[in-house]
Amino acid sequence: MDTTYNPQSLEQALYKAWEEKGYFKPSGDQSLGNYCIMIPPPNVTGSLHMGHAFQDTIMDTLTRYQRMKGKNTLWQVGTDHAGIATQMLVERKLEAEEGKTRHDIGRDAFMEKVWDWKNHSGGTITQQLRRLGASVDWERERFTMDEGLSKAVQEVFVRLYQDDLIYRGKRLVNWDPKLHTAISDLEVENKEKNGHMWHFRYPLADANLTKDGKDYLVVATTRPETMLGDSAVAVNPNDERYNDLIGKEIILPIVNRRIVIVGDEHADMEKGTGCVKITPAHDFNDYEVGKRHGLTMVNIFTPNAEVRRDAEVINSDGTVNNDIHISLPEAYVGLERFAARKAVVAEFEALGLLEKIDDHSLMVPYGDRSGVVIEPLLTDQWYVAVAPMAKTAQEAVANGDIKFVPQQYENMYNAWMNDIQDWCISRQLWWGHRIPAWYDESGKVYVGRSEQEVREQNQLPADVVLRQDDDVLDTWFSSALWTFSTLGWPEDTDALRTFHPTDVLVTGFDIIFFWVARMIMMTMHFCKDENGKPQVPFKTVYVTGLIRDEQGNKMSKSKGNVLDPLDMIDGIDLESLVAKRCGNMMQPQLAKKIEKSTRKEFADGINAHGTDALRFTLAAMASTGRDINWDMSRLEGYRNFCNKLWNASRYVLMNTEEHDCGINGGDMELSLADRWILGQFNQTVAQVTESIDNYRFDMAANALYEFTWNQFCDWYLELTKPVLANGSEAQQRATRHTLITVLEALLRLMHPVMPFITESIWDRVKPVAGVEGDSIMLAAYPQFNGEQVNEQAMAELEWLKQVIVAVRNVRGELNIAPSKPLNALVRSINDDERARLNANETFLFRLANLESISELGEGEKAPMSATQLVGNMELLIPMAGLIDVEAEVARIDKQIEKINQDMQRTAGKLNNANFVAKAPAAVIDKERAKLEEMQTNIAKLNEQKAELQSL
RNA sequence: ACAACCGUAGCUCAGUUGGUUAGAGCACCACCUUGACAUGGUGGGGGUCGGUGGUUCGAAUCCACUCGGUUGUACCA
Repeated sequence: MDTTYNPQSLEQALYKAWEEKGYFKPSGDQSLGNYCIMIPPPNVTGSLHMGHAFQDTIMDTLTRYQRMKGKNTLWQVGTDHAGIATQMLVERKLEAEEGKTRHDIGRDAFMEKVWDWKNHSGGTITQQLRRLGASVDWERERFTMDEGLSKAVQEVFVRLYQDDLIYRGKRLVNWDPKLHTAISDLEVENKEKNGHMWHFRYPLADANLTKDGKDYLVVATTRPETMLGDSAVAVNPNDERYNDLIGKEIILPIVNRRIVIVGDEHADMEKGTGCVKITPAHDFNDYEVGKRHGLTMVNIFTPNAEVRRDAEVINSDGTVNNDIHISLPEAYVGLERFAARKAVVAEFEALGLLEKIDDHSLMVPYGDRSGVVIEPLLTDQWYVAVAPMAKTAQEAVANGDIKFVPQQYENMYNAWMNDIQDWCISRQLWWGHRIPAWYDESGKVYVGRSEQEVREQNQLPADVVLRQDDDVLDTWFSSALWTFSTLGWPEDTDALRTFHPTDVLVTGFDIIFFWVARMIMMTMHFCKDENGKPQVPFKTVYVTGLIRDEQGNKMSKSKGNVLDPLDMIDGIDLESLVAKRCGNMMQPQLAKKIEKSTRKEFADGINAHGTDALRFTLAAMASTGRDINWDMSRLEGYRNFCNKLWNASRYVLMNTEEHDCGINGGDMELSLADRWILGQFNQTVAQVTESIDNYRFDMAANALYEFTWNQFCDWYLELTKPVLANGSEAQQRATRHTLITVLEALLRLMHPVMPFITESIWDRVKPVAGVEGDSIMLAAYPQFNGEQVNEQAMAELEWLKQVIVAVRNVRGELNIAPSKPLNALVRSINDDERARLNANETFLFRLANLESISELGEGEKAPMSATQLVGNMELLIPMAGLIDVEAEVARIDKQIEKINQDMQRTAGKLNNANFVAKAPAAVIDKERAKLEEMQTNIAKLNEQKAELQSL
């Protein structure tokens, strides 16, 4: 083995071998149960970011853990088609390379381009997943647009339509005027902007006056241009100022249309003038008001968000109204929103109807991909009526069939489910699942699995022309079917019966609504067990936090603070990192700043740390329910940890390979250290197992780290040295046996978190330990063995450690070279302690570098010494000739001071009558014993001080 | 505005049902190239647990209030 751990030289070859040998596939042995995790499908043409690395590490750890525990284990892999993101990217590429839009080349040619792109860059993220060590079953890899999943999508759509759970209608949606599609709330980013509040006078019709004698009402708006589409003005029915005007009319300026004054609670008497203009076609609140009052909706914008020539008039039930004709003033036709705004304000001013303009800060919705302001627009869309499905889905969480970890996310889930809105599933894109609906020439819609089926079921002769809906389905629609569609639904497959419901979903809280909740609803609607009970998609939802940068900022390309997990695995030099962060930016003007901060933060680039170190870091930081501020120094530390494990293994192998380790018998005499480390190891097994079972990967990682470094390496390996150097044959054999078997089991214990280094070392270790097996991946996970936990041995060795530390402490504080052997004296020692000292002299001599330990008789005067207490025992290091009396007195004073402080606290407790009366006896006894010990210790130290000063 | 979460060492974070002297990693100081490892070893310094009040014999832990941060939802005529 190399003297330093070099992850690059081993990881990729190991992964390749695992994959080739089919170790990631389910074993097929169901005797110990099945276990399945579905990967949240990443964008097929995307690349891996820290969030993926984090979640994938957790999923792989769980998968490897369960596989080693003997379950028939499947980690199902796949990707989604990321409709908008992918289509936009290909459109940009087309524009850059050929100067054409998708409309220039047409739907079929464009789709070909998208598939080309998918085939070209579709392998990136799956290759990156391999670099992380993900033990997914590649043979079952799925893609939301593959044949089977497309079939599932179509089947679900048709069945939901037949169940009256899908309908088509004209509704107000978040419209992206640049991308020309509806987008979900998730894709809308609300930003705080400084704007204005315009106050307009709306003249009352028919010579009506307000109570205070005005012939107009004043409405305020942040979007003046929408007044072209106003349908009403609302006042609160309880508002004495205006309620007599309810039912009266207003002459809408500029367009000179009569609109009605309605009474509605939406109008807040306290706010503004109390009068609100109502534009149901361009505002979500107004839309609701409009529905309540049966107002017509006046859509004034084209899909580009430019003013139409003729407004589209729609009844409050969503049907088109052909009776009313509203044309918009010529001057406004074709103006985009913000130009129209200026013009409207100018005209109000000219008309003398502009009351005032106030500065006003407001939240403005932006499309997160297009960057343009979202326009609420009335468009024909397909919807899923989710309410009936939501009930079942909520029950599943309420009755514990589905558990959230951490539990608090159940609140978030319930909050959303309680106020659930119908789901707009159509998108005006080309890349995605085309909606299986056809229209005849009259516009009548038919839904079916194919045009042929539609014709057959509706007895439509061949001469009836049918046209398929142009729109595609929201990507989340196919994602919602992920757990069962990937397993072969709608066929009744073995995979479905074996792995569904799946065990755990690992995902981020940000998509609980958009994905998790919808998955639960869809799955429970379509998947039932034998007795008809709806199946949940997964039993547990493990919700991860976000990975942020060191300052706690979200990682984003525009901030230039994105860390690529592969750069942390392989390392990257500064220039490449700068180029990567500043290249291909949406906002090139930010590049300078990003370059500067990158050069400052990563002056030497990023070192290579290897996959295992990255995974261990992610696991160690995965405490539940909170975001993670990424800490590069933690990564460094855990890379060092890998190196530590590597070198400890070298030591073990050096002392066991080619030696008799007692694997095939032979006398063995276990040392105290051997018995102690076996106990320590088993306690660690218990901790790690419990932690993983409770999704506390941070605690599991800590337990592994603590055991490996602070116990196994720092103490146990050192304690084996005197045995291996001077022990009897039986003692050496026992120690070698312990060394190799503990290391072997430790590797298995660590493997789910750090797959590569453990496999690599295990390969060398297993023959020495007499273990069979092709791969550590397939070896059994260690189990807690209580018989190996010897409490007495453990207590004795802990005491021994204290003695050793005491001597080292004297050396450190009195500046005595570690290389200088010392003689130790002890006194006030009991029989147990005496026996322990005698039995473990070799350990003490070696680890504390002592030449001798002798006992000072009762009343015997000690030579000039440094003193340290170990429990009741006084440890004296004679310092003739070397000692600096003053320094040693100061040391003793420091110890006395320390004890004194604690003693006062304890004495205070015991002097408190309430404490003595009410606290449990055990606690009181403990405090008493403590006080007593501290008192005698202080006495001893004082005595020693006096002795020292008298010499 | 409401809700959830968070506030513990210089930094990043543990601390499960209240009970010895509140822990880890990194950083820091001193010493040590000892034959597994300088990506190391040994020893050490460093926190009145955001604040106030309460419950309790006892509070980082439970309760109330309060300040600060993050996220979500709502509002924003």
